[in-house]
Amino acid sequence: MSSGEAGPDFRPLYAQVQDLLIERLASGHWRAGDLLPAEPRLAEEFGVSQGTVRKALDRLADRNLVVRRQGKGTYVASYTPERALFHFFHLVGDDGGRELPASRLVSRRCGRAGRAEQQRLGLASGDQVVRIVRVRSLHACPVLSERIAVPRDLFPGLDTLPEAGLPNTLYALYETAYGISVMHAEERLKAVSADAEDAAHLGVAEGAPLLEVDRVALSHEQRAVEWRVSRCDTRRHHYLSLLD
Amino acid sequence: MSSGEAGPDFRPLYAQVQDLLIERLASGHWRAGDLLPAEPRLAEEFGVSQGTVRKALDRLADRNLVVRRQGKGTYVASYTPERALFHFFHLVGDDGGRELPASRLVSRRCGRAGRAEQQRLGLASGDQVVRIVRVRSLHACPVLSERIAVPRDLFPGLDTLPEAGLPNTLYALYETAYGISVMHAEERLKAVSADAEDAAHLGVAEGAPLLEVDRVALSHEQRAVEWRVSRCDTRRHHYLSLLD
DNA sequence: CAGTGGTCTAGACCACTTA
DNA sequence: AAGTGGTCTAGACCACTGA
Repeated sequence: MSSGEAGPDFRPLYAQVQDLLIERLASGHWRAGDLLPAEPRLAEEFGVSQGTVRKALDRLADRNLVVRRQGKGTYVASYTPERALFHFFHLVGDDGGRELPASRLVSRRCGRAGRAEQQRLGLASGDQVVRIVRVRSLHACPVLSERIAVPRDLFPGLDTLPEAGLPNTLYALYETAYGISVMHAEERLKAVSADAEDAAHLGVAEGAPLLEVDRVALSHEQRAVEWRVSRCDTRRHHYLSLLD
Repeated sequence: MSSGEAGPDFRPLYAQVQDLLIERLASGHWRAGDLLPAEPRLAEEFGVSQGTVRKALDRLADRNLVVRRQGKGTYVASYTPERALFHFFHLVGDDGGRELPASRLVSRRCGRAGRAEQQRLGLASGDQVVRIVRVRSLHACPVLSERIAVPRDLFPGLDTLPEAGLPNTLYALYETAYGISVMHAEERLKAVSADAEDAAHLGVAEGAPLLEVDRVALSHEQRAVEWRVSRCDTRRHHYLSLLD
């Protein structure tokens, strides 16, 4: 661990420690929910002071990669309903009510990735994907029509898993069954007209305006692990975006 | 400044310092762009160590309330085109191109706040608002139809300001002319059908799907200072939302 | 009780800016 | 050269947790 040089590629010690920790998180050396070594151990291992390790861990906590608990220790962040609801699900009732929607599976097949899937998921032509279509409801009212595509390589057996094994929050399954944690996502929103299938799924008229959310989910730092296009009936709900 | 008590309403010293600093920022004691006293001065004034002041300032910097410049000092954050573009303007070309749109003023009037305006801006019945309607273009193509309402009390003279004095980025005007800094915003997105006015402004068919962005802008911490509803043609653009 | 993270302090050295 | 924020260290004490 070096801190003295003033070269153009200088990184502070705490940033180097942070990088090493992220590497271990991404490589699966530690898995979701695991307890990390205590600060003094990490400090000793990396040959830096506890304060430097602390700063690195604090920054990881700010980015939701780890969770700190006083008196207990520092844990690898894991997928929680709370996080699902407030961080990854932005559709909110116009009355302000937040709720995770129930899911009904419509279809699940695998096939060769199309051009859009290759582009969004960073796949090569010929790579296989698993496609899932489902309809999600809030208060028993269908509001979301979702088309999901994931690389088959990353999720072996996902296409043959019994339907009962598909949870409402897929990201929890990705994490527990495949060790893949969704940490970030990029959403692109557009207004579109409902096609015949949307209309059937959501009980709206063909041509009705729908909010289309095109999301690419990313694992620790970069790898695209899921592409999801959701079409939302926003007559009684809205997408909430906070600019801080 | 007290740190010893372990009562239920205990706040760390750095948080108390942070609160005091925010108070001064919000009260106009320091204005946008001002240079804050150096860390040792603040430490002396508040009777805490420099490290504690540093932590408070670092957290304010994380929240974009101040800007730190090595060798120069700590400045009150001010509105910049960069911040406008990346923080407050989320409409992006489908090709990834980002650009601040040009504005064309359609109308500007003042009047008594309606129920929705009272609710969104926290006004009492009878309070006056200034209403602005404008159309905004990217690459000379109209894509945004905006209806803006602000409390007249907060912005005296805004309704009679010469039209040339209305800048493209209104928030810069709010800050420089009225000392009101927009720090946060809450946006609610829906898909709607273009009405006759939208169609005329944007050159789309009546009934075409538009993305409606309903934004309330907030000053230092809480006060609603502007309500803005934008209707966007998203055929060649999308609203970008990053979940980190 | 021992071990954990949370807070606060003090001091050293560095890099950057301005004069 | 002096002043600023940036980094790193060391040590003290606290609050919380679980055996």
